[in-house]
Amino acid sequence: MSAYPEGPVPLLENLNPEQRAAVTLPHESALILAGAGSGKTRVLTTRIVWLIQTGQVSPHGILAVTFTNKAAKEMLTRISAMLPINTRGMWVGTFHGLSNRLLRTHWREAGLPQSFQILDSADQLSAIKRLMKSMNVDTEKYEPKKVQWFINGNKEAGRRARDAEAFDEYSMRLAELYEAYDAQCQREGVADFPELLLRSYELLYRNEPLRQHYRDRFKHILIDEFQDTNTLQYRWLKLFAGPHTALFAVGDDDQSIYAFRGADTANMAAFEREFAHGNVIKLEQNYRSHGHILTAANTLISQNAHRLGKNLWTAEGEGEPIRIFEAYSDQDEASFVVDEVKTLNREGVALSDMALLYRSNAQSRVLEHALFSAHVPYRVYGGLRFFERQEIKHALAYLRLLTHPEDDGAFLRVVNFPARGIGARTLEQLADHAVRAGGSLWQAACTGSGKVAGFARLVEEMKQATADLPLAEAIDHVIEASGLADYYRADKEGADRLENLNELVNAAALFADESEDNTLDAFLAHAALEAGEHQAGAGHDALQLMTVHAAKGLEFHTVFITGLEESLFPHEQSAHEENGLEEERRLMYVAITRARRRLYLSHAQSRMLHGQVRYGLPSRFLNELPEQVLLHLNRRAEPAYPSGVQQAAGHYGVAAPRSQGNDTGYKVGQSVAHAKFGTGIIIDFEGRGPDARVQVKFRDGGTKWLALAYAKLSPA
DNA sequence: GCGTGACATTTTTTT
DNA sequence: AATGTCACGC
Repeated sequence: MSAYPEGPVPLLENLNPEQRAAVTLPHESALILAGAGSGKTRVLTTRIVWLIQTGQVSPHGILAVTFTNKAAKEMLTRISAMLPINTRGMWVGTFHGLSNRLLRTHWREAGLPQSFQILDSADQLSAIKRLMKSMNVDTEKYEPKKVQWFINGNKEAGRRARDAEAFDEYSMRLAELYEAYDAQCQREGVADFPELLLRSYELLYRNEPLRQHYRDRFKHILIDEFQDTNTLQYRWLKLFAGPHTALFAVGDDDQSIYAFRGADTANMAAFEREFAHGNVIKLEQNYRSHGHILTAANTLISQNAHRLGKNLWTAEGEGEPIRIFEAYSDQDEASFVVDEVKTLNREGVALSDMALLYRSNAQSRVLEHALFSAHVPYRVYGGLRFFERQEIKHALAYLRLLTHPEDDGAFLRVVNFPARGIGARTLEQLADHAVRAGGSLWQAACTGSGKVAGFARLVEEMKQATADLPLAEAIDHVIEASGLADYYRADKEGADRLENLNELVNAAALFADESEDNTLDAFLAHAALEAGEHQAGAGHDALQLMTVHAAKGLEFHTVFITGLEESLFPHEQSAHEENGLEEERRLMYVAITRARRRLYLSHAQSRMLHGQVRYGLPSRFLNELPEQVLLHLNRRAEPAYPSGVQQAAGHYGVAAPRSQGNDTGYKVGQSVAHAKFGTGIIIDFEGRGPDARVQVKFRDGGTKWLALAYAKLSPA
């Protein structure tokens, strides 16, 4: 490493004291509690650059871990912008990407075939279904999804089948399935996502020389979004960390929103205890949002009991108040958003600098419809990713067969697609043959005759024909020769799919160009690990639509958080989960802190959900915000129904039309207050005159029938 | 073997 | 409302 400048390094000039302290920490482990908008990524990348620039470590000695490919890419881009040297020796990537890298290098020691394939979640689920079928397991009693959940949950906790907690008949059966599933994967030479981590963990755990090698190599390990680590990931990190490794963990416990898939904030406390030893730096200055927005976020999150504690502040002014809008219905809410977006856009806020957030994907439909009719360009994030599309998966399955014909999953996916007259019956027989011969379906097909053998010949031919072709051309050939292209050409709705297949060829060309390893295997791993940015739309100025989860890490001038109703946000499911409500509150915190300048919170009195009208109370989170930073855009007195039509509701507020009217002055959907039970919403009505009773769903969750003649209700 | 219609199901998501 | 899964009949 060349000489480095003495004295003040320009690199550090624009950092605040805490950021600078974090960046220039000596060679020891530390925990950085970085609040939303406090410059977390900047600190992380600047530290890497600083370490290298000051000659403390070579790129070779750095391991930086993120959760998403996007974050990894961003980090690399920023580093190379600051540092004119090549970053090749550095290990920067996702947990899964790095595990994959390790396993590809040491496949033999890890007990994997050199060309092992990666199963994504959907592949994994179908592998489980296939296994359960072959074992004659009742899928009513053991839902494949649950089995998958059990397997992954255990893997993510670092437990193999024999270590899985099994105490009753049911869980013991699950553990058996887990064991059989792992055996099947091993037989077929495939690894699911958690397997990548567990396998590389076990590899280093058992292989002392290898462990020593990596421990000596990595002087600095830096981890982004540490609050999202699960048990296995934390253990994985510990294995890489030798006595001379400094761990630099950056995270925000208040933004932990992935507990539902195993993330454990307890890792932060454990890390502080085991590594940081009190070496904790809090980044609390927020550079993103104006004061009122931060006040709202702080007040909200302070109502969580389980926190490490942190309070964001800003040097900016208070800014605008937070706008609250109560809509009659989801459609009303949507048209409100459309109007505001249009106005703001006219005033100069770029559409792409505005985000429309919701708790669950199903909510986007109404919003999209309204935006579409109003000709407001928008872009929806999430949904199906490129490499998850069926045509792409089909093409990839053919490609897998070329390098790894033992992959029964790939075989089954395309053996009869496009249709070749190979049905369930034939395949059952083939599976029988395979089991008896102790081989794969492919082997059985090769020794067989008829249509199945024809398929085997087809694959063989493709293999021959593509052997000497560059990656992209090989893929192009397979798409044609397999009959996929013809199939979609014949399908009148296949145009998009054809285009995607074309895109796949382009992606392969790009991959071959950029990557050092341009083999088909490498490309397949890439496809599984990086599901790919949902296509295009970039460059166009469009309103951003996404779930709150998807918004994490992003920021916008204006943010709309919609559907703030009880049971939607917080989601009703969260009530059944331990600490579920706190996670929902963190989710709300994340949503609020996305906004730089302007924040809208809206809720609707009625909403179409699962094809039925539901009535919801305003979210409790709205009540948890300090009134002085709020601006109520409206307080509507009359709820929205077609007049004269009564709506009855079930347990939760599902409406069914009823013909009778009433003369009491109360209506279904109306908010009312009760002296003892508090406020609630009328969800059903029966009887007339002195017998009239209403069913009220109260804020605390209870539902009661009340006789209007006795109960002292008042409109609220 | 394949296409059709009845039926259930419905959070959040990355890898 | 919309989507996927499954059983049934041709």
